[in-house]
Amino acid sequence: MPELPEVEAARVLATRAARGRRIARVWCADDPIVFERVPAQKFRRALTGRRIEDLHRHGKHLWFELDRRPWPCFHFGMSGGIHVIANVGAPKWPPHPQRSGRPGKPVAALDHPWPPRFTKLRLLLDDGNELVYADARRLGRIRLRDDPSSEPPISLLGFDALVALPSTAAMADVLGGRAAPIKAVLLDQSFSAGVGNWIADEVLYQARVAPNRPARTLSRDEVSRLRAAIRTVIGTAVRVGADGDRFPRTWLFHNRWGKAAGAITPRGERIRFDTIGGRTTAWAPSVQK
DNA sequence: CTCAGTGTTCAGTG
DNA sequence: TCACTGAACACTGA
Repeated sequence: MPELPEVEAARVLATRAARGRRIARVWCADDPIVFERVPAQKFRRALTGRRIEDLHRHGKHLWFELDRRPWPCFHFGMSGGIHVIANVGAPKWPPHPQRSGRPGKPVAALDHPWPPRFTKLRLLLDDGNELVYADARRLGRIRLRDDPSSEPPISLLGFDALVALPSTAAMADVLGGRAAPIKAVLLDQSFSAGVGNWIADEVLYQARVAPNRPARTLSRDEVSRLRAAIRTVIGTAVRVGADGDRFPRTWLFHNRWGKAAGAITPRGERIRFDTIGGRTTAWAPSVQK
């Protein structure tokens, strides 16, 4: 479930479980898509025996800082995620699959119940706990990088929407050069890293800006509202993920799914659904201009 | 059975 | 060259 808030939750979870621990053993699926044709053996060699010093995130990208390079970098795609499995004691791992089978075939016969399918990477830590990465749709990627933040794809990202919001002036400057709909620009990770489809809609709803407006037509005041809405929406969503808070009842969020004809916001505004920037976009024309 | 989906990349177009 | 659009990727669930 990966927009910035989910990736941040995964970072916190994995940090608690793994920081300072050593990787005792590594299991890799033989999946040339998720690993971008890098052989499983290379991943195993890079990670086995390493100490996990820290975990970092920029936008929707997450990576491990190890005591030796290269470091593993994760992007969750649409369906990827990291899970922590409590110590089950001397796990018997399945053999590494051979290239002959269908690469996307679910991994069977793991000796713990979750996640039983679509596991791509398992890291057994020196305390017996295990970190698991699984991804059903295989749109996620796991890469090795010597210096992740200075190499693509992470080096190509724009500001991190949680920790590095630019000033209104700087944001207005960039938006002034973009003819695309503001919704498409928000989804562009080289502009705002971490903003995904529902967050972009929520931001535009709260900023009262129509998603199809060419970015360069936004007034200074609208850019200012947009900036504030990014901070509010991302900040709140991260807290919801961390503390189990609820999303505010007034958010568009609650009614964007279901997509039934006649959908309305919690404030009673009619919701319209359009395709903008190639994605389904929910918005309320009566309040977004 | 069909289709949309919390994402990204790349080919094609203007 | 820049910028944008749409298809493709692979699977789940409504």
